[in-house]
Amino acid sequence: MGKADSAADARPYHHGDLRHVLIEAALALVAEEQDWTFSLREVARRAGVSHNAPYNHFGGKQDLLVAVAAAGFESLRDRMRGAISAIDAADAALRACGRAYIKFAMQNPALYRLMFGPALAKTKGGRPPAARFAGADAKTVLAEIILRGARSGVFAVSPDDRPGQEMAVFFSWSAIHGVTMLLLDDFMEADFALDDAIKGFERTLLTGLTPR
Amino acid sequence: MGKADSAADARPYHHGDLRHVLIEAALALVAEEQDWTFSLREVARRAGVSHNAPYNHFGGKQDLLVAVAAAGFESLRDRMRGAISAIDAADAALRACGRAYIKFAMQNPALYRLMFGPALAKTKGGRPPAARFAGADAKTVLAEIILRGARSGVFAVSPDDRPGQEMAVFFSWSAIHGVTMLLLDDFMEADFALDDAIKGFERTLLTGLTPR
DNA sequence: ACCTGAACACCGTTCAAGT
DNA sequence: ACCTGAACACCGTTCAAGT
Repeated sequence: MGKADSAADARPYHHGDLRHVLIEAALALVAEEQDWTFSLREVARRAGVSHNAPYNHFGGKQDLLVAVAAAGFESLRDRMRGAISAIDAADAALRACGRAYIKFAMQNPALYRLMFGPALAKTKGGRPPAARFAGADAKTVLAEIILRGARSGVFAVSPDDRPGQEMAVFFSWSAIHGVTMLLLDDFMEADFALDDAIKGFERTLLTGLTPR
Repeated sequence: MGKADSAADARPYHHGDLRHVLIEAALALVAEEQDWTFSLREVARRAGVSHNAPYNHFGGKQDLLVAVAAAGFESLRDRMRGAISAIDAADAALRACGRAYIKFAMQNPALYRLMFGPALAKTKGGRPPAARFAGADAKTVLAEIILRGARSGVFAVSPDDRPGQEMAVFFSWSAIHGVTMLLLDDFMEADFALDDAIKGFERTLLTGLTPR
């Protein structure tokens, strides 16, 4: 971290990693303005490059936003993983994971909206946008928890029942995403505390999974 | 429907109902282009007015999009109501309502994304956007079903337990919205049929509500 | 391979008029 | 009260150069 002018330090006029810098700048703008109506030129300005430089790394503004959403999903996935890393019991892990998920969304509302908004929509060309792959990656964390619960007998689904697990993953994510969205949008009475919501959600979430 | 030139037919040069026409034009554009990146000028063009006319009815493009989202919520509410109008049993009504909800979203994916996207975000000024009121209105349909089920003893919540009902409404909507979003975004295996998803969702949805 | 500057068509929004 | 046309600053994207 000194001021040694090693080979690695010398930025060769067009610095190595603009793509990454642009995504970071866009992430910051989403957080600051709480929407994604900023211009591509503004992103370039923040990154300290000409307004055409982004076109060397992205097809256009939409493409950059998809990359931002993908970065969001990766960050979300890391939070989920971090939340469960020290937890053994599958039901406790699912609860912790859900809590981390909701927390992430509440801390980055606009980013979360972008992630599930236009960034996931099918591209006109046909092939699915990158954000969807990153989203599927986040989904994998849930799948692992479900599988663990199936193996340990904590959840009412067999370790061999792949479709049943897929179902469980699907409905777990549905419940978490649904609660998150409604919390984000303030669609509840004022006396409806966040903590109650999470507790109730956990009950709903586990009801269909735990054996009676 | 004749060609009589009655007083009602004569459009007085600046026709009566531009606000409504603009919303319809924008709705059509959302459906056609499956996003809301079209320009406000394009909407005006479709409506056959100058590109400034919209400013007599909306604060700007964002404001128009909020009105479009509000119209979407009203339409959704009508579909939900239509689906349950001839059904007595509360659990059957909840199922039918959920099915109509999902169907609406699948038929208008971009509109649904817009409704839960930036249109609901808190306005910078502070007061909540119109779309949120329309959304709360749609929520009322669910509240009525829950109350009916509570009264008839079909759901495991007391007719006097207002917070409990609010909870039930919240989690019903969460489940429906979550499933809808993930279906919309193709976040499931290819062999995961829509019908199975709906059946499973109904089970999840009712599990927490029906007495054991 | 990556970046720049000039250029083009288009957009959101404002304002002074029109009816 | 509602609509129009001109005007302004700004944007997305393209293209011919630069290094």
